Order: sequence, then structure tokens, then C-alpha cells
Amino acid sequence: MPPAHNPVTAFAKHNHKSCRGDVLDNADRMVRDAGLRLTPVRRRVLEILVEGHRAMGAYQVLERLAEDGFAKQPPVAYRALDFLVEHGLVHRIRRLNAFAACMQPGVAHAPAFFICLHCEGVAEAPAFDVSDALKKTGDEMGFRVERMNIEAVGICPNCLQGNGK
Amino acid sequence: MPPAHNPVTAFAKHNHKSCRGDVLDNADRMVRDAGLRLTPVRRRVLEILVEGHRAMGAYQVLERLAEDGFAKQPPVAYRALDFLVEHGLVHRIRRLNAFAACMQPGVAHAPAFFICLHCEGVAEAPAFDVSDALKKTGDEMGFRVERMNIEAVGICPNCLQGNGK
DNA sequence: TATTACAATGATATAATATAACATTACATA
DNA sequence: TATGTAATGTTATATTATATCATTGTAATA
Repeated sequence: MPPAHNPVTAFAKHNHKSCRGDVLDNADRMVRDAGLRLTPVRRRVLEILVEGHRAMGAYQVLERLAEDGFAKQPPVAYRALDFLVEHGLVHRIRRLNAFAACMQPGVAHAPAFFICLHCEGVAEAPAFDVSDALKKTGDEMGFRVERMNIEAVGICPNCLQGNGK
Repeated sequence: MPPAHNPVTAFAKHNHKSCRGDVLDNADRMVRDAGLRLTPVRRRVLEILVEGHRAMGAYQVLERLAEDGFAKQPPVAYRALDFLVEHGLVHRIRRLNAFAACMQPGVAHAPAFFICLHCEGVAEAPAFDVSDALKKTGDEMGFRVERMNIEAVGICPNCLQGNGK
């Protein structure tokens, strides 16, 4: 089940300024500084996710890529997505088998995701309390945490007020 | 990629007493009290997960079911797994597309999962700090949290000491 | 006990997600 | 230019999950 096609805007307040060019600029800088390459496909995938401003499945991304003349084969999307996830520019939302552009690139990592069961919107929220607690729980058992997936499903503020969808 | 077949024991200390009969007894009781039915397939799936004592993919469970004479069609496993997950007897580990019997049934819910990248073991740990923090983060944005997936990947204590796998 | 309604299962088909593998091309640098 | 590595093209396939509809079981009630 791919995520909804309806243009859900993240319901949480977030920095809209950073949604477009800023995210891309940041990506350019960060990738360059790390000695990596933001190739055309990779950049375009990030753009697609930023423009969509929602969680998208790999095959949805692939469709968009095809419109831009890229080959329409799964590895094209998955490779770019994997690269972007690996370097923190995109988050993978396991619960939805979907991907979303990171809206606080280079700043808040280990975010939490809030997924609305009603409107299917997804909000990324900085959640240092949560990730710190999780790291600490790991520490206590001698587990070295490298990555985290912190996701909640429920009902978003809009839908609770009957404004959803 | 289904989880490893090797018999990984959860690396975290946990209550081994509750691993076998206790979990099943608890399931019987809880399901009866809730006016539900722990049918043969459902009970067998829970047993399989408890015996395996590790995260298993739906198709791995299905194989085991087939050995016991149940039909070898995906819905057979998925229905039973969905039921068990819905009622808190089994946890779904999104990161692995896998399922694991709940080892603290009826007690600690909203656990966190620690997944070792080296030995592929999975440990369920009570993590009230983490889930409370996540709920609180939700509250602050007016989001009503209904379920959570809290997962960490990294290196487990055994593998850090070179004892893994 | 017959009726009825609903829950659960059987069974077939297919959808959706993801990766393997290998050939080819681009890029950086010796 | 030669060489090694990274990235992409391409084909095929693996893995995970669901839709659908027929059938059977279960429990409450007329």
C-alpha cells in the first residue's frame, strides 16, 4: 500500500522556509563537504521528495523520475534513495515503506515520525528526548546504537478537530 | 531479506521463565478475558515464534505451519500474525519485516527493539522512558499517539566482545 | 432444534516492495 | 593514457503483503 497521493502537508509546525531551495542547497554543501557526489538522479529524487512534501513510496518516486527521462527501473530509485538515506538527507519511514526528505538537514537527527491514520499525513519532529532515552536504554544493556527508527501512528491535530483530509 | 535462520538468542537478559508455557498460558487467559478466540492456527503461530525465540518473517512462519499440516498460503500466516499483533501478543519489527512473540505479555507494552547488525539477533526491551518521551512529543503537537514502533540497530554486547554469531 | 449472523478459514490470484547480478559508462588520479 | 573505483543501465527475480470470494465453523437466539 503506497502512501496516499493526496497532497498532505505535514500537520506539525515546521520550518517552511527550509522546504525548498534551502534543503537542496544544504544537500549540495553537505555532500560536497563529505567528498560525495550529488548526481543528477540523486538530486532529482531529493527534489521530488521535497516538492511532494510528503512520504512517498519508491515506486511513486520512480514514476516521477520517469517523467523526467530517467529509466523506470526500481534500482534507479532505490539506489538514489539508499544514498540519500545513508547520508541523512532522506528518512525512511518503515511503517509506510516510504521515504521523506529530511526537513532539518544537518541539524536535528534522530527525528520521530508521526503518522496520521486518518489523513495519512506524516510529520517529522525533532525528538532528542526520545532518541536520548533510546540510546540510554541501549547503553544500559551494552548495545551500541547506530541508527534508530522512531515512529508513532495515531490521529493528528487536524483530524482530531475534524479538519483532516 | 528474511531474518537470519541461525538460532540467535536475544542477547539482552530477559525472563527466560516466561519464554515457553507462561507466554502461551498468558495468551490463553488474555484472549479469553477479552472474549476472543485463540484458534489452532493462531495458537500455533504464537508457539512457533516463542520456540524460535527470535524474529521471524511471515513466510518462515508459514513454512513451519505447513509442517504441521496447515495450508501453505500467505493469508494463513498473515491473518494469524495480524491477530496476534493487534492484541499485543506478538510484535512486528518493521525494520526486519518480521515478527516476534511478546515476552512480557500484558505487562510492558510499547517496548523497544534492538537489532544487531552483526549477529542479526533481536532483543525486546521495556522502554517506558522512550515511549513516554514519544507520547509527550506527540502531546505537545496535539497528536494522539495510538501505537509506536521504536527500533534501534547497532551492535549487541556479545558482538562488541567478539562473541557474536 | 432451526435460524441467523458473524467470525474464521480455504483457496486463488495478484499487488507492492525490494534486491541480485552483471555489463557499461563516467570520474578521479597516478 | 592507464587504472581503479564509483555510478548507472538493464534484465530478471526475490520477498513481502493484500484482495477477493467461496466455504465452514461458532455462538446466540427465535
